[in-house]
Amino acid sequence: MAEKPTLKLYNTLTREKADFTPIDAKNVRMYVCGPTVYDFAHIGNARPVIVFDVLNRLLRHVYGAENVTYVRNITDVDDKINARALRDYPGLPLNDAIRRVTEKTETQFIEDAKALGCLDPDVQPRATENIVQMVEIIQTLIDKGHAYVATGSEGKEVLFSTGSMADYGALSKRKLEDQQAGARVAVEEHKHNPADFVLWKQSAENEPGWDASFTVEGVSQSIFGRPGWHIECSAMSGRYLGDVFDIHGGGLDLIFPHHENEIAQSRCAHGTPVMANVWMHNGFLQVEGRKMSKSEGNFVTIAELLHSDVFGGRKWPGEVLRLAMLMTHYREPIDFSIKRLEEAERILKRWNLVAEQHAPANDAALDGEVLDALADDLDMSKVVARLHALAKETEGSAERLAASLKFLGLWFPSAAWRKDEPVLQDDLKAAIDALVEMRLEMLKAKNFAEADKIRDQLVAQGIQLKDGKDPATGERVTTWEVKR
RNA sequence: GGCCUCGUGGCGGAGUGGUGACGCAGAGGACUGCAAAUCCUUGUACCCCGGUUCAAUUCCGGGCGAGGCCUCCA
Repeated sequence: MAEKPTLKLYNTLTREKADFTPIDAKNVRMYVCGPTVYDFAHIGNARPVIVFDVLNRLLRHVYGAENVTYVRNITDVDDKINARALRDYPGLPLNDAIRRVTEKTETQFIEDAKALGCLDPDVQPRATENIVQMVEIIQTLIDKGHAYVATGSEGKEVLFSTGSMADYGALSKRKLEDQQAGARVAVEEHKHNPADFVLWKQSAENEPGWDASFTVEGVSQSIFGRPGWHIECSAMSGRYLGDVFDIHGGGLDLIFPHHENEIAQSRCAHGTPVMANVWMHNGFLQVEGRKMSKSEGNFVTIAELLHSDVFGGRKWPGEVLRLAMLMTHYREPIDFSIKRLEEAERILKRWNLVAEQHAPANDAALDGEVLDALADDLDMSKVVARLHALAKETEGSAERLAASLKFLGLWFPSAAWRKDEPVLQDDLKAAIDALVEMRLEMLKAKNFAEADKIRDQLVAQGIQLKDGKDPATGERVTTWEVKR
C-alpha cells in the first residue's frame, strides 16, 4: 500500500495552508453545513457535498474509516420552509405541511448526493431533533452573560450579545465598528449592538414553534418560538462531535454571518478558544458565465441535471457532474457549462475504458501520486493530470488508475453509461450487425464503393462505425456506437 | 465604505525567481483503399506601470479589470 501522506489543508481562520494534525487520530471529526430543505438542491449546493465527500474519503483512507466521524446536518427549521409549506399545502395543519415539505426535499437531497457518488455521512442530524440541545446552549449563553432577552417587532427574542465576545469576527476579519459604519445593517432598537443576532425567536400562533423556557436573572420565562439560523449547527456539532473538533466546512458565503456566529455561540457557551481547528470553504459556481439565480433563469437543480433535459438538452450522469465539479480546485470559482460537462464526460469515459477491466478489490492499488496530490489541500488539478498519465502508461498503471477512480467516486464503467444511451431494439441491433458483416464481406472483395455506402447510410442514421485491427490476426474488426 | 478572492496560450486549468503541467480544440505524422476511431509529435501565454534582483509570469508597491461577502444563500 502507498504510504500515508501528511495532509495539508487551507484554513480560512488563518488564511494559510498548514499541516493537519487531528485532535485525536482515533476520532477525526468533521462537520459540514448541509442544506436547508425548503427546495430541491441546486447544482451549487452539490459542490460542498462533493468536495467534502472527497475529503471524507481521504480522511478515512489516512486515519482508517472507523476513526473518522463525518457529520452533515439537515436544516429543517427555517422561515422559508414555513412559507413554502403554507404555499404548497394550504389545507394542512402547519406542522404537517412543514413535514411534507422537508421530507420530500430531504429524501431528494439524499438521493441526489448518492447519485453524485457521495458516501453517506456517519450522522445526518436534523435541526428539529436537536431543539432541546439548542435551548440548553442558549440558556448557557444567558447564564454566562453572552445573551439577553429583548422584545423586537415580532415579539420576544433571545439575542446573542456580540459585544460580550472580545474577538468576535475573527473568522471573517470583520470588526464590530465596521459593521456599525456600514449602511446595510438595519438599526433595530432592541439590540444592544447592531450585529447582535437571534438565538431564539417568539412565534406567532400560526407559525411553527416549540415551547421553551429560559431563566434570566433568576426569573423563568416561557417563549413559544423557533431557533435562530445559526444555533442549530452549534447544537448539532457539539452533540455529535464535542466542544472542539477538527474540521468545519461549507460554502464561501457561510463565512459571514453563519460560521462567525456559530463560532461565537459555541465558544462562548463552551468556553473554548476555538470551535473547530480548521475551517474550509468551497468557492461558488456560475452557470454559463453568469451568476446562478432564479431571476437569471439559469437556476438548475441536481435532479434536473440527472433526470431531465433542461440543461444542454440531455441527461447527465452523476459521475460526469462529479468530475466536472472536481476538475477545478475547490476554492476556485467554477463556470458550470455544457462544454465543461461534455469535456468531463469524454475524459471520464476514456479513463474508465482503460481502467474497467482492472476493478480493484480495495485501496491497496491506490496511486501514491494521486494520494499525495489530494493530501495537498485537495489539489485536484494535479490529480487529474496524474490520472491522464496513468491512463497512458502501461505496466500496472491501469490497476492504479482503476483503484484511484474508485477511490474518488469516479468509477464509471462503460456498462453504466451505455445503458443511458438511446435504447435500440434487439432486432435493430441485429440489423446493424448484419450490415456491418455485409460491409466486411464487401471490403474483402474490395468493393469499396458499396462498403462505403453502407457506412455512410449508417452514419446518416446516427450509427458511427469504428474499424480496428485484431492485434493477433491483423484482421479488420469493426465496432459501432450510437452517435448523439 | 469595510473585508476577501482572482486576472496565464483559441478554450478550460496548474505552477515556478532562471529548463513553457495537464486536458480540449488546432497543426503535422503513423495507421487506413478513403474516412472515423486510435497512437505519436507540436505551441507565438503569463492584465498594465513602477520597484527589488544578474534574472520576474513568479516577490513588493500602485493602477486597471472581474467576482464574492457585508441582507436569505453552497
